[in-house]
Amino acid sequence: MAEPLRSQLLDSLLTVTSLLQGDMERDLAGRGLTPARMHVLWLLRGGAQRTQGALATELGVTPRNVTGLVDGLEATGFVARHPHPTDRRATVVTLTDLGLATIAQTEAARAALELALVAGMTDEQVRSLVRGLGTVIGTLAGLIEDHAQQQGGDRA
Amino acid sequence: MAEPLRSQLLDSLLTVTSLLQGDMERDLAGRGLTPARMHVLWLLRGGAQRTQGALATELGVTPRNVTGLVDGLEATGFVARHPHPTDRRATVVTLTDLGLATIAQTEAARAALELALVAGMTDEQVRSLVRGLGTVIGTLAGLIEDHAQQQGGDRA
DNA sequence: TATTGTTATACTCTATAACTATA
DNA sequence: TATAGTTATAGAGTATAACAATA
Repeated sequence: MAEPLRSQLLDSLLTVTSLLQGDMERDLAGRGLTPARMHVLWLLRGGAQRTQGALATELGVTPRNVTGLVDGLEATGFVARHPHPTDRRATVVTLTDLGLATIAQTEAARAALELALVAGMTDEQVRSLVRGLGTVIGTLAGLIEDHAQQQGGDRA
Repeated sequence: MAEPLRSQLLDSLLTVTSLLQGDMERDLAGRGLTPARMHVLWLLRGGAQRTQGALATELGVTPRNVTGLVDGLEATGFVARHPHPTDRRATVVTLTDLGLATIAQTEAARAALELALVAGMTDEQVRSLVRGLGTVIGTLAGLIEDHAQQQGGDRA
């Protein structure tokens, strides 16, 4: 494998990562949201209800952290807290109308981005690109798995 | 363009983004570094010298922020502050031996990742993937440019 | 008068630990 | 005794504003 070609692949992947992320974060900032808070909204889309504990598990974050995220989203009007119907310890979180509308806009923006991305490519080019990315994803997942096993072995 | 194929492209890109970023951040955490601090080290690699003001410009961050990043890196031994030879207002930042060694490890890890990524692909497959990513990068850059112009128009 | 880097202040995301109310 | 969510505390990244030293 020629050296320049090899390093070009990772460079391209990192560039896409940076551009995609920057674009999405700019979009969020325009709506008064942060990535972490949008993640909460995303889990509640379609009128889903979650306890804060469930949100903590799905976000992979501590319950204390969810308190802060929901505090912020409640203060800015995106979500509402409700008492749990049977468990008086638990708090149920749902989207407000503003939250529902915001998620709808985000999904529309994502659909528009999907359209724009493939606009200059043929079906076959897109298929080839998706195939190639699938290979990359498999390789990355394997590497991460290996790292996790090594760390598990270190601890054992 | 078939709908599933279209959404599969963005899904794949987002998956790669998430995996790449997670892998690199885990790598940094293992060395007692954060992404923002590694970015500083990266700008100083190869023995480069920068004033804090130059770092602020290159990082796209406020000077106050650089004070905090350099404070942290200095306390953990990765960089050192020196007086500027001619401008007594300015502070020059350089890597310590630990900083140099850390960057060397990071570059080695990146080279290993490049090798692993292409291990299962032929040259032609890699070339095709890089071509496809190039198209995506062009499209994303165009979109971001458009957004920036719209915002400029909004302000004007 | 302009620039360099600092202190002061504030907001967000994250974590651990201790605690209250409830199960 | 265990669980849900809170307060208390802490560290990191980011920002603006005011300020001292220097150019």
